[in-house]
Amino acid sequence: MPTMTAAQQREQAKVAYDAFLAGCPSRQLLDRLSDKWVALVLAALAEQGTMRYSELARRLAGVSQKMLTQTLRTLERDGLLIREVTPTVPVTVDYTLTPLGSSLDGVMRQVKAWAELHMDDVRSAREEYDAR
Amino acid sequence: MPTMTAAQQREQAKVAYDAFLAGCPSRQLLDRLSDKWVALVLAALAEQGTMRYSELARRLAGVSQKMLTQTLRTLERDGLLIREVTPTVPVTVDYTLTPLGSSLDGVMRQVKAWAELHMDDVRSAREEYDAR
DNA sequence: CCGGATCCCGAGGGATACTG
DNA sequence: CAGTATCCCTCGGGATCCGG
Repeated sequence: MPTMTAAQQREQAKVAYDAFLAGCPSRQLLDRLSDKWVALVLAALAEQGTMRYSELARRLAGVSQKMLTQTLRTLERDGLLIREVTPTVPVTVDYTLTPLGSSLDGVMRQVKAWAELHMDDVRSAREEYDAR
Repeated sequence: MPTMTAAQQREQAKVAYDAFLAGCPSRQLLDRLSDKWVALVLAALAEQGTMRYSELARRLAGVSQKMLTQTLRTLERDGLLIREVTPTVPVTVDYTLTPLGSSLDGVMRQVKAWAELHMDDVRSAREEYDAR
């Protein structure tokens, strides 16, 4: 005998992933998206369409090789971008967003835009707080 | 003699903050927003209106006291929430979003929602990647 | 008991050198 | 050019203790 009504089961399916729960995969995914470099990599690729490794390194001022490579690998694994190696000499590696990556960029770009837009508000809030 | 035309100066002012630049304050702000717990604190407070410290601790499964306190302090300093202490016994501490905090929640909530919505896509991308 | 400060270890991540 | 490998050290963050 079922312990849930059909309506309850539907509701259950709808909230199958809940980032508030520690064990939920979406919590881990949210953590990954909260990485320092993810928003910037996505924004850069969305801007340019396709970029080479060295172009990305130049655009993301201050990123280390290790972090850039690590971020790109993770994003590739998660299906957010495509990594394409062309065996020229020297070798060429191009990165391009997938549709899934573009959709994520749509939301991450807003976070980046928010930071740039409201920087002055935050700045004055800090001054007020520190002066207390 | 000026090194920029008036048009160039106007353009400069328009993009006063650019998160791609390492030294730019908005880069640091973006880094702060990319913190593990920020999105969840904002989402919880937006949901409930006002929450006590212990309520937040319960809602954000898995957060340590230290990280929760640290996150709340930073968000308060940045003008995103209000911390109100009521000298009952034992003491009560309430947290509420400011309008600025609510506006940030609007975008961060979408990131959280994206993670929950596309979890299955990411999951299957990972399986495919790992099988290669 | 609630909210927060302190201690301390291990992973995260930068700098450098090396390779296909 | 686009990485990998190594060293090394900071600091994120969990465990623990403290004030009221």
